[in-house]
Amino acid sequence: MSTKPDNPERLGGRVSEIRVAAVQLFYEQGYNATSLRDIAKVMGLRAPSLYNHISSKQQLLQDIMFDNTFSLRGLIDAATERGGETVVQLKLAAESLMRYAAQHRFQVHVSMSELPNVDEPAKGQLVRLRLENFDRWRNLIRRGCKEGVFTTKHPGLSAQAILDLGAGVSYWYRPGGLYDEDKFATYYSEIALRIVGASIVET
Amino acid sequence: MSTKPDNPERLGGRVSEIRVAAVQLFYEQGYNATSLRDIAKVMGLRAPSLYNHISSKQQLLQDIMFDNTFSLRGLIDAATERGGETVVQLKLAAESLMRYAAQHRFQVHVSMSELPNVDEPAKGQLVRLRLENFDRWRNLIRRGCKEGVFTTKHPGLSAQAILDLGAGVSYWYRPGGLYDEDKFATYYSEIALRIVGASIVET
DNA sequence: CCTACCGATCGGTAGG
DNA sequence: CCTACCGATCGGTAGG
Repeated sequence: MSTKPDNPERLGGRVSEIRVAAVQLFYEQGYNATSLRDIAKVMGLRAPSLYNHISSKQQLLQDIMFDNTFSLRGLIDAATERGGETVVQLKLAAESLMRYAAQHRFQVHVSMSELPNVDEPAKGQLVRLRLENFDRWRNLIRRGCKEGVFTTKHPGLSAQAILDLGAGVSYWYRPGGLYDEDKFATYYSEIALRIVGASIVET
Repeated sequence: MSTKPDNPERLGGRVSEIRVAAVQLFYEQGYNATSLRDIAKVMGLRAPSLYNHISSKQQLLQDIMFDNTFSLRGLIDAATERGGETVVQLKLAAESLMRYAAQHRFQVHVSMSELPNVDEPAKGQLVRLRLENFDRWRNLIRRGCKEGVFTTKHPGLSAQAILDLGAGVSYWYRPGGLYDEDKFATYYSEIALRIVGASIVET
């Protein structure tokens, strides 16, 4: 078969639908306040029917969080692997982070706020993966500092600040709201460059 | 009597103890995942005994969130009411925000993440109060732009970014962690000045 | 401050 | 995919 249930890389249609419904409800109500009956109702089903597609509510949450964490890793990796000027790499990484946070705000928000509800050992793994992502951002900024194109004295705090902005976007962004995606993504990535003490570049 | 139960302005000792226990558990486990039995256990009591001091679990959450929202208002008001240069006002406001977010990270984090679990009409009131706080930050930045000391083209997005940083602090800060409070509060408030396009000042 | 208890709701299973 | 159901846990109350 070309698709495997519960495989994040290639989701069956039904599993994907459940995740879309779940992540929105988790975003709006929180994981614990969302019952499987709620999720089923959105899909026009009864709660027990969900178990034909998922193994548990907890696994559903974990799949969402791992997916999101690996996607965030992909963003920073994609921006650094293509080479070019370090300042351009950071600008592209920051802009793609902000756009991702806006487009996938449900997942990003849930990944931030529901970590306490993830069972071990998955919680520990997620914390480790998140730290690895943080390290990638910090290493990019450190590299710019060595090259003399960034002037910040605290690469770690700068990386943290940029990631804080991305998390913030997932909280307040609404499609059709006051700021459209192009506007704030451009401006927030400019802010990222200011944070590391780079001059603003045209890409 | 000089104290009234459930009055945020002057808490009885027992009520205060319950809130301290509750806010830490809400931070660690989430509101819905924290039972009144959990809170009571921390205090060496049984769950029904809590009702001698609080009216409901929901009211306990609302009290925590209103307290926090009014405290945040006090920070921005205190920084702007003392007058002086606008850039200094913003620096003081930002630094006090970052210190507050660190020192009261449980409350700040809970206030951000548990809003979906607040019943109406309190939820709507909190959203409105939060918007009013945001306006105070934006107005301060707009004033700096008019005076020509800030160069940002988007005062609203700049205000949002600074508040995002404060929220971020409440997520990752740990006492005794990699960055001590003086270090990151100083650096994060420098970042706030960079965000609005001000030069860094000595205070 | 306690014990005893209640109605509601939950995640999940049985069986088809 | 469904109905029927179960054990566990919850917030909160009664009564003292």
